[in-house]
Amino acid sequence: MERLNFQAVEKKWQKKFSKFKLSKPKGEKFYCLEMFPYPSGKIHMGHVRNYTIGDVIARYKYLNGFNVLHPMGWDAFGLPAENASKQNNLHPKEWTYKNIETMKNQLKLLGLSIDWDLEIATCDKEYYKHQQEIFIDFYNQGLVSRKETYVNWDPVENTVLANEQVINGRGWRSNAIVQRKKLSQWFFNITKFSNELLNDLEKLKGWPDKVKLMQKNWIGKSFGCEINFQLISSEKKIKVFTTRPDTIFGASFLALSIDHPLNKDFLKINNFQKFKDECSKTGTTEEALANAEKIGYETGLFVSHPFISDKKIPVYFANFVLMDYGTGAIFGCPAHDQRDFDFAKKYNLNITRVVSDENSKEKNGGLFEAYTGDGKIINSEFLNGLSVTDAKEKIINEIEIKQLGERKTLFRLKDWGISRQRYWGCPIPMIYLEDGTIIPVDKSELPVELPEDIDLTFKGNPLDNHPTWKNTKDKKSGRKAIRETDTLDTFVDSSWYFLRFCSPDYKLSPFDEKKINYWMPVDQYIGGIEHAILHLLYSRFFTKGINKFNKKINLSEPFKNLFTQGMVCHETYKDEKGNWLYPDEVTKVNVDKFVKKNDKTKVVVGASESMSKSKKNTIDPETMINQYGADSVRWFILSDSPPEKDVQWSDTGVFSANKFLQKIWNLNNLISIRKEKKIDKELNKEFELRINSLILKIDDSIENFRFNVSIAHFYEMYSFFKDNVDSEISTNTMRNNLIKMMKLMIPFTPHLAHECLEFLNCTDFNDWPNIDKKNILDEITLAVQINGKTKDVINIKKDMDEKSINKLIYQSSKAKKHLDQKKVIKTIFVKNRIINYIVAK
RNA sequence: GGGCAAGUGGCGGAAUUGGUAUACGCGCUGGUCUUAGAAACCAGUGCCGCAAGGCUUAAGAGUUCGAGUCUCUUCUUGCCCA
Repeated sequence: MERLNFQAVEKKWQKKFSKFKLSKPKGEKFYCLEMFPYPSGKIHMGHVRNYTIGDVIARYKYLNGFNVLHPMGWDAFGLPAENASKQNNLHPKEWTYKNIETMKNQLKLLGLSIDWDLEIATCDKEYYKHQQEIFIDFYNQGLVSRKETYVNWDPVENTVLANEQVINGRGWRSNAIVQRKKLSQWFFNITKFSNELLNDLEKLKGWPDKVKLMQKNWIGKSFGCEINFQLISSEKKIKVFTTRPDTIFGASFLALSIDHPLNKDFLKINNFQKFKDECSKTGTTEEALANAEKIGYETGLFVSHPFISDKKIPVYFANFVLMDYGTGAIFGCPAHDQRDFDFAKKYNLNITRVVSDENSKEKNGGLFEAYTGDGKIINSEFLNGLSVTDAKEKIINEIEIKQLGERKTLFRLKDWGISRQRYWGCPIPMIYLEDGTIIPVDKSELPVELPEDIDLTFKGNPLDNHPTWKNTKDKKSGRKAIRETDTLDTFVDSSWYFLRFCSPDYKLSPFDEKKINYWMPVDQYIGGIEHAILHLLYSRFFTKGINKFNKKINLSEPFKNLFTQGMVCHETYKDEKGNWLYPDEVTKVNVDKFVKKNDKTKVVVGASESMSKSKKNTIDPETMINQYGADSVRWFILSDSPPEKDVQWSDTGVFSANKFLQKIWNLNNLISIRKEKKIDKELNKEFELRINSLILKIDDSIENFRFNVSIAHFYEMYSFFKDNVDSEISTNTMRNNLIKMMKLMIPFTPHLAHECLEFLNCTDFNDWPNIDKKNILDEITLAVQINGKTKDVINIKKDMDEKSINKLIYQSSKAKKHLDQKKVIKTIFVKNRIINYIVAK
C-alpha cells in the first residue's frame, strides 16, 4: 500500500493556494471574516480551530459561485509587546513584526484560502493614521469627550485597567490590588447610541440569541422614575432613582452611595471614614454586591415620605448602592427587594408588604425573603388592587403631577474610556495649547507617529517621559502645544479593521466608500465567545458612528451573521510535587496510568481545561502539522465536537484522522487502477442515490455549522466505496462519484482533495457537484409500530398509500404476529414516516 | 444573589425538529497476517437475558397513538454578570 507524503503534497498545494484568490468577477459577494489574531509569538490551537472553520465556509461559498473576500490581519498593538520588550531588550515594533512573520508562515501551513494581499497590521502607521482621522471625525461629531472619572488603577503596571481587566479586585496581569483613582480621560460617547445598539439587536437574525441577550443585558435599559425626597429640617432634597415606584408605600429607608455628595458633611467623622474603608473592600461587581453582607451607616437624617404625611424615613449610607448608577441613592422597600430585605433585617427596619403574593413564603408570620414577582398592590392607598405594571404607570403620573420627580429611562451602559497610559498603542491625536484649550491635531499632520526611541524601563507613561516628543505646535496658529501622551485602548484598533479590509491600500481616507458599500456587511463573522460583549459592541458603535457622519455610507450593522466557536481543551498533568507538566513530558502506560517520561514517576491527570500556558496543557499546532499534516489537524479539529462547543484535543483523535485520510488516498489509488466490471443496475443506481444524498447532507451540514456531522457522512460514504470496490458497479460511475466526493472534501482537506482530483485527471477545482435530479431517492424505510412501539421496519416506495402498506405488512412483516388475533382499534399513518397500529389489550 | 444554557454508552457525540434512540469517531474485546505491533485487515461492543423478549436519553410527573425532543417539579454541571 502506498503511503502519501502529506508534507510534500501540502507544500506543493500551498504554493498554488498562495497565488489563488477566492474573489472572482462574477457572482454574489460574500465577506467571510475571522477575528484577527494578536501576534503573541506563535499560533495556538484556538487559532487553528477558528481559521479552519472560516476556511471551510470561505471555500464552500467560493465553490458555490460566490465572490468571496477572505482577508487576514493583525491586532498588533498592546501591552504584551512592551512586557516582552522589557524582558528581551527587543523593541516592541521589532518583536511584533517578528511575531507577525512567524505566525503568518504558520497560518500558511494550514492551507487557508486567505488573500494575503489584503493583510493589515494595526500598528502600521498607514493603518493608525486613518484611525486618528476617524477619532477626529468622531470628535467633531461630538462622539468624543473628556471626563474626570474614577478609574481602576493598577499600581504595578502603572496603568488604567478596563473593568474586564479587573478580576476579583485585582489586575488581570499583575495581580495587584486595584485602586480607585480619579483621572481625566478620553471617552467615546457610546451611550449616545444606547437605544440604537439595543433596538438594532433585533435586526441581527444571524447572531446567536445568547450573544444578543448578553449585549442586551450589558446595555441594560430600565424604566422607572426619579423621586425627590425632602430632608426634614433642611432645604435639601435627595434625588432617588427607582425601577419600582409602585412599592413607594413600602419604603422604610433611604440608602446613599458612600460617594454621594451628601457625604461631605460626614467625611470628617472618624466612624464614617472607617465605614467608607470597609465599603471599598466589597468590590463593585454586581456579584460582589449581591453576596456581600449589607452594611450601613446611620446618618441621623430623615426624609419625609412623599405620599404619607407624618411618615419619617431614616437615611443611611450603604455599601450596596453605587454612585455611577442612577443618582447614587435609592429608597429601600424590604418586602420586595432582597438587598433591601437583608439590610432591613440587619438594622431592624420596618418591612411592609405592598404586593400580595399568593404563594407567599411566610414563616412564623414573617417573611423570610423578599417577593419580587407580580401581584396585586396592597397597603398602598390609591394604588391598591392594581397590578405592578398598572401601579407603576399610575404612581409615575402622580409623581409628575405633584412635581415630586419625573419619568426616567436608565441605561447600565457607560461611556467607553479609551485613554491608556501605555506606549505601544495608537497616539491620541489631540494637543493642549498653553491657554488650556484642547484641540485635535490638524488632519494634514497625521499620522501622529509613535517615536521609536523610547525608554520602557520607566514606570509610568512612557510617551509622557519622552524628552521631546510631546512638544509640538498648533499648525493653524503656530502656538506652542503639548501632545496628548495617552494612547488608545486597543479595542479601538479592532473596531473598524473589517472596514479597512475592503480597501486596505486606500490612501485618501480610512476606506473607499464604494468598496464598503459593495463588501459590507460581513456576511459571516467567526470568533470566540469571549468577545461577545465588548469587541462586538464597540464595532457596532463604530459602524453607527461612521454611518452618521459619512453620508456616502449606508451601513447600520457590521456583521450580518455571527458564529462563536468553542475553546480547545486538553487534560492537565501534574507531577508528584504538584508542578504542571506539558503533555509531551508525559507517557500513557495504560488507561488509568500516566508517568513522567524522564524518571517514570507517577503523573496525576487533572480535568480537561481550555489550553493555557500557565497550566502547560498546550499542544503546539506546528508540531502537529509536521507530524500528521495540516489536513489531518483540520480534519480532527472539525470532526470531534460541534464547533460552538469546546473540543477536547486528543492524540489518538488526530492520529486516526491521519489514518482515515491515508485511506482516502488509497481509495483513489484502488479506483484509478480498477478494471471494468459486470454491471448490476440496481447497485449502480443505489450508488448514485448515495452520492446525491451525500451532496445534500454536506450542503446542509456546512450551512448549519455542523462540520462534525459532515465528517461522519464522509466516513459513511468511504465505507460504501470500500465495500463496493469489487462489486458490480461501473468503474466510470465509481470514478465520477469519487471525483464528486473529493470536491465535497475541498473545504475540509484542501491539499488532499486537490491532490486526489489531480490524480483522477480532474483539473477543475472551482465548482461544487450538482445533485443529479434523475437519481433522487425514491425508496424509504418506514417504521411499523404497535401501540407506539417500533416492532419492524419495511422498505417501501416513496409516497406509498396506507392501503398498500397495510397489505405489505399483513403479507410478510414481523409485525404481523403482533397483529394476529388482536383487534386493531385505530391506525395512525404518517406518510413516509410511520404506521402505528393501536390494538386492544 | 441574578441571568442564560445544557444533562443521551467507558469517552466525544448523532437523531430529517414530535415518528426506527445510541449514526460516525475514539476506546475496549476477540481474531487474521506478522520476528514484533502504538501498523493493516476482519468481527463484536448501551443494559438485563441461553433465548424469545424486555428495559434504557440526570430523577420524577404530565400532554400525546407516539417524547431524547413539548410542559411542570427536583437535582447536577457549565457560561455570563461596570
